[in-house]
Amino acid sequence: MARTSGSHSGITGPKILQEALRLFAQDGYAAVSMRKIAAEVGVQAGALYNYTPDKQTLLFGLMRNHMQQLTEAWAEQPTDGGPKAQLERFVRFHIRFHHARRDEVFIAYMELRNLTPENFEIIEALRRGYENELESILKAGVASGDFSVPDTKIAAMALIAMITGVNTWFRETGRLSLEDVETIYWDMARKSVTG
Amino acid sequence: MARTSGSHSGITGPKILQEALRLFAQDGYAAVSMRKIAAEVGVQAGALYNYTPDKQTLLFGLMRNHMQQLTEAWAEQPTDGGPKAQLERFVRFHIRFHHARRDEVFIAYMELRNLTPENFEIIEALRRGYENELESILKAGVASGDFSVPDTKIAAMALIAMITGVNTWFRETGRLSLEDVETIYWDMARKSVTG
DNA sequence: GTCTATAAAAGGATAGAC
DNA sequence: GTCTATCCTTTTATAGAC
Repeated sequence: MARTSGSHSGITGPKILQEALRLFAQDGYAAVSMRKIAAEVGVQAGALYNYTPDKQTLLFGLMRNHMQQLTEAWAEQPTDGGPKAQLERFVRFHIRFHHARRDEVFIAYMELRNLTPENFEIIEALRRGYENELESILKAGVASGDFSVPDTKIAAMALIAMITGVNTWFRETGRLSLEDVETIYWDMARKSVTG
Repeated sequence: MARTSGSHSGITGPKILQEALRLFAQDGYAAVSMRKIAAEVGVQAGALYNYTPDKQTLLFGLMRNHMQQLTEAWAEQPTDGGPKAQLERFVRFHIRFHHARRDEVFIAYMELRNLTPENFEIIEALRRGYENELESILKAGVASGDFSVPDTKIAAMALIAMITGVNTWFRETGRLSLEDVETIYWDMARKSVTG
């Protein structure tokens, strides 16, 4: 029988991150209490403070981890091929990665205003770094003549918004597979920056 | 000298809506207290309840007003021209209207989860109605041969996300005018659904 | 229509026992 | 590492005076 007090399962730390992530995504940072997180983890509220100095640090850690994993995962992608191949790779990578981390993506966008100014700057820098990866592809494509866009910065923002939007409507149970969706978005993205 | 108590300015109602809108957009619904709203309006918290039965109704009213004004403003736009002219009109209208109401747009997207289930359904129905307007244009364009898209529903979601994203980065003080931006987005949208 | 006062609940965070 | 107990603040909403 499970112990109901003084438990030392050794996985409380990860469980706190997991439940905080889920609850922040579901109800919003400001609407989630430390007591609620503790209840989902299966401990009392005071125990949370063995793992985080405060609620803000919990939020910031989740967002920083996500943005770092995003940029690292992209850095591990192949870099061969011309601008068109790279853009297709970016579109498919972005849609797959963001679909696999719906809660993290949601929080990283919705909870920016609940970060302290210092933490906000760190997250924003990571975000800009990722956006610059896409703009670099577009710039290379303009230079090579593969793409035709009047402003690579705006085109990058437009494409990022478009493909991130998949998360707002796509469901596994729908009539299309994620790969189908990737292909449709890649087709629209490609056409929007060519000819 | 202004009265500091028992004031009857006659504009408290509109001011409550105005300050609630601003604060909800700035800090988030859950993070804004009735006391804070009252302080910005210049009354005590209890006075707010002469104008709204509770905080939830205040949020819902702001979101419903926005969605209704959006759909009504689109309904007043001209309907002449072919699918391409209509799509250009939609893109430019959407960008202009959403830029003019940044706070309302932000709340209508960010605070959906803070609506009661009944209120959520009402707002979602209004949103779907607006999205269907765009999809109708795409369907007409496919039927006429002006557009080539494999799935009008997905194309509509992709285009809406793209053009709504303008609000996340555009600033009046930047190097481009809003009309410049409209033109760039219309160009990308047009190409993404043609040839 | 607004104020003051207050009820009743919930919040973040800490102290000390085990 | 976790619990219980608690401090102190803040919250939404209401009651009744003016």
